[in-house]
Amino acid sequence: MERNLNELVLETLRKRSELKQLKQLQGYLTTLGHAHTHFYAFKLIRFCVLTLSNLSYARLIFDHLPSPNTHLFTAIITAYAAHPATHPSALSLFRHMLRSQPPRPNHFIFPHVLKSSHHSFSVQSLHAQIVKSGFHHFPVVQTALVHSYSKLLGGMDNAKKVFDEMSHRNVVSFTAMVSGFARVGDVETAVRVFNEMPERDVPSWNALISGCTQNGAFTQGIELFRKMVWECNRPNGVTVVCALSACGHTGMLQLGRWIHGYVYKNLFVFDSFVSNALVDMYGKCGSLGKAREVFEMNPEKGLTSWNSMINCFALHGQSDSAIAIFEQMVEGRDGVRPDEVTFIGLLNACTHGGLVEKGYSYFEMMVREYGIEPQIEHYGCLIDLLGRAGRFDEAMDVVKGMSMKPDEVVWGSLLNGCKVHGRTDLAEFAAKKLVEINPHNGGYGIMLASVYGELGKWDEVKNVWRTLKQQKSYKVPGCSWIEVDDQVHQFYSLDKSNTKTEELYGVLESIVGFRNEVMVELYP
DNA sequence: CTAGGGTTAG
Repeated sequence: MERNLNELVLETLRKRSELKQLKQLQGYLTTLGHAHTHFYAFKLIRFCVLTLSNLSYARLIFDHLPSPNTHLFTAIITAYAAHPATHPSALSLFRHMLRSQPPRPNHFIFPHVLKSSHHSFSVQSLHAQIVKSGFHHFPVVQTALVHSYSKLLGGMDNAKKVFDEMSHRNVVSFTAMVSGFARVGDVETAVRVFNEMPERDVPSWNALISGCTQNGAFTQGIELFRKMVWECNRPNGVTVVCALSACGHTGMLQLGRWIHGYVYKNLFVFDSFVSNALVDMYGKCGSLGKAREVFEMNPEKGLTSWNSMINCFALHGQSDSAIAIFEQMVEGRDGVRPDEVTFIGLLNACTHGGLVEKGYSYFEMMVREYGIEPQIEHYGCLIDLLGRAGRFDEAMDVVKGMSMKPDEVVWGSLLNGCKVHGRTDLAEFAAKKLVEINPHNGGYGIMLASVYGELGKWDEVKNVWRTLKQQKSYKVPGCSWIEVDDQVHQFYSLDKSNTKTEELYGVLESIVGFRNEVMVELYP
């Protein structure tokens, strides 16, 4: 009888996949007096979570059990820990478990509960609980602790403490340390830990490479990617996404293309992350057509897919295409709801296309229709838009109406507009603000001095230059780069040290018919 | 039933 019932339950759960059948089975078990049998309850709960994705019904079954065991607690807590939205439930159920002992937690449960903890007090109290229950010698638990601490702000000291006390450090705990150091921007230490690792696998490489790209060390990220391939580690989707991001930021189209080929040949799942990263890479490297091609091929266009495509068009000043993509995005069969990034791209596109009214109306739409609180980035775009169009009264109204302190981009955009339209009075105001916000940026001082020059305020010009010299403030030189034959050539404004500079000036001269060094900065 | 890695933004 028992054996037959087991088979019946397993068979039903394997074949059916609806709540109705589950409830029938539940009723049948109740009539047999097995409603509270742990084995069946566990099977039903797992089925609810895994097949039906119905967490609340799983919890309902659980709540009716008079004395759930550790397994059953773990099943529900694992399910809660799988999604950030239900992390609080995982923690509160765990606290309930501690109060209602028995059952006692086992070591399997701690990684899940730790994963659900995002505050230092809960991680620390869990740590205490782990030590108290004697599970602090399990490598899995130690690793989870290292990871949890490393994700907390200022948690690296604790992470390191746990890590150093581990008797058997494995790849996973090393990787958690690498990503922890990378997260706080300490790429150097991340690299050191990585080099000390006794063995490395794909996720370890990914932790380091993503650490580089997230801290703006794109060239270093690329070098590591090359080394990884060289050492016969096969990059996966995650690696490729990071590497493509680095390609986009450095304009390495050749490598980007190579990666595209690698993806095509080696990665079975063409996931949306990879597709979006390809779109972004092609867009940033100037291959707009290729970007679009990849975008269209993506069968599951998500928010980021649309955003990336819009940004590509905005970057290239193709405002009409950017707007068309946006309209497709919101109107499509299963319309995607735009977010704040979408509108940054859209506003940018309008700015580069000179579409003032349209840009303004998109800003309004963002606030009114989508209830998105404008960020400083949006204000930056809007001021840029209005400034370029010479609509300074409105621009100043926007600045005054901002809920936050205007930043360098806001004043910089305004100053830019002023220069174009000869509004020297307002330019002085904006330049002063810039110097005030960031006195160490020599570029702002130079701009202020030039505005004073235009106004004929020669004493002020002298003052600004004196301050600049005293502070030893320097302007960061304008820089651009171009890739030729898989090699990136970098040019700084008025810098002659690049070996190709002479050649370049020659070509330039033959095109424009005269030698103009400023052109080097504009059209390398 | 366990632990590490991901794209877009002025």
